[in-house]
Amino acid sequence: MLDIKFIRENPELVKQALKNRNLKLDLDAFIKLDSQRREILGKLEDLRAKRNKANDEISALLKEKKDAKDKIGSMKAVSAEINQLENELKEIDVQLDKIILTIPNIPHLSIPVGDPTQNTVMRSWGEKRTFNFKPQTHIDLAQNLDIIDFNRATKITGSNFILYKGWGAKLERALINFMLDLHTSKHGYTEIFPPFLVNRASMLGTGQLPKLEEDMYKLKDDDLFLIPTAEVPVTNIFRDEILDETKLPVYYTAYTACFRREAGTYGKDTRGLIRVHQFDKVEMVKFVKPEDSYTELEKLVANAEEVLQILDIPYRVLMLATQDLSFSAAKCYDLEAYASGLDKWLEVSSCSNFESFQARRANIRFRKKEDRKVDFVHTLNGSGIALARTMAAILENYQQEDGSILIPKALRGYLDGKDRIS
RNA sequence: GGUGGGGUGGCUGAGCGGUUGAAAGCGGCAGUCUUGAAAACUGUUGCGGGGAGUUCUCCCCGCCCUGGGUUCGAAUCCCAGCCCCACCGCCA
Repeated sequence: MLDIKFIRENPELVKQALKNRNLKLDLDAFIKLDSQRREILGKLEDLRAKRNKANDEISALLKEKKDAKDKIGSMKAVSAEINQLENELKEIDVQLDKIILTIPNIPHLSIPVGDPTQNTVMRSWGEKRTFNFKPQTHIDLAQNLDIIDFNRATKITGSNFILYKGWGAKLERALINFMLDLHTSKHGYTEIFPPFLVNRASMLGTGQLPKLEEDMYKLKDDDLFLIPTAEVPVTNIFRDEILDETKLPVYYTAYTACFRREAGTYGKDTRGLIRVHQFDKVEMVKFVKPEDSYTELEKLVANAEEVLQILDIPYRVLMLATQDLSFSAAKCYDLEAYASGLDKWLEVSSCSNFESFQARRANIRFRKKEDRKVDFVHTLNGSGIALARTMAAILENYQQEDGSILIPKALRGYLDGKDRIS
């Protein structure tokens, strides 16, 4: 969330940010409520100071065994008034909290303003492969090779779930291991294996709640949620903690399954691996000092790009425009892998800087070495990378005329040296 | 799931209705000593909000798991919830 003081002092800036995100929110009502709160709080604090002083006096009288009845009697009215003001304050606080949790982060000035058509291609890497036959989609390829069973996944669970089989399952596992190994051994990340279920506080901390509750799988009996991304459990590792500056930056990487209801997207990408309710992903999460977060973002994107480069999959990097930016992000790059069969760019990674937005919600701070003061860290995360769509890109880009799939060189070591699925 | 015990500052831990924001110890920071370090000694050391002032202090309010309640007054008493520990039961 944003700093309420910042909102108070820069209302026009916040309004402009909301407008750039194409969001309607009555900020003036919020600001008015906030000033009401401050007025009540002022009165309340004066009364409490009065009460505290009287308490000391009563205490002193009783100690000297003198009569304090009058004093005690006169404080009853003050206490009643305090009580009433406290109730008023509580009510306003509830309303303020409700609103501030729905105010998104302020987009960074460097990003384009507008709808997704304003997303900017920053760079492209690799050449689209040319075929002397008509390339198939990953759906046909996988079914013919019997490495993904879409129909039985639907039988077991429902539509848009995946059942990998045989070399399909092994290839998935190889990809996970390859990515984790790359990030831990070469990029300096520490591997984490977190819970796949998280509580409400964690979901609030990273900003999935309250806005996106309908997109989340939820366990009603326990008030737990299936994670939509490892970002949630991993960022919340340090919720309500104060880190030592010397420990920063912290780099974590984690494999998890990700669960998304994708409510309201029916009819879009309904076949294959493109939009599924459960997919695997290797995620990178960083906790950094505020002044470093934008250079850390560039490094994060580079780490994700390297996965695609080693797999030799053509991709492009997009800087998202204000209306395409997720709720908590200040700046975000998407990586899109090219899939030859579908002839489409597939989003396989999102790398974002949240600045202090998540840290403030999750109360993640650090103590500065110089003056021993505490401040919020900046958090970042990026997919490194998402598996299902990467699988689709591999199948489509590495397909051969006979329908077999060449295995990318970097993965062969994870697959008994096998070079082809046929 | 059952029974019992417990949640206090960075940590250990005392307090169990009235100068207690909280003893003591450890840790951290600064100083003395030392060529330097260690040891010893001395001092200092929570977070959030608001105000006066303006780079240095001062004042006020809140915070002893969370949320209610009792009371002139709650870390301390009562209720609910969450979490932790021990034992029993169940179990991959």
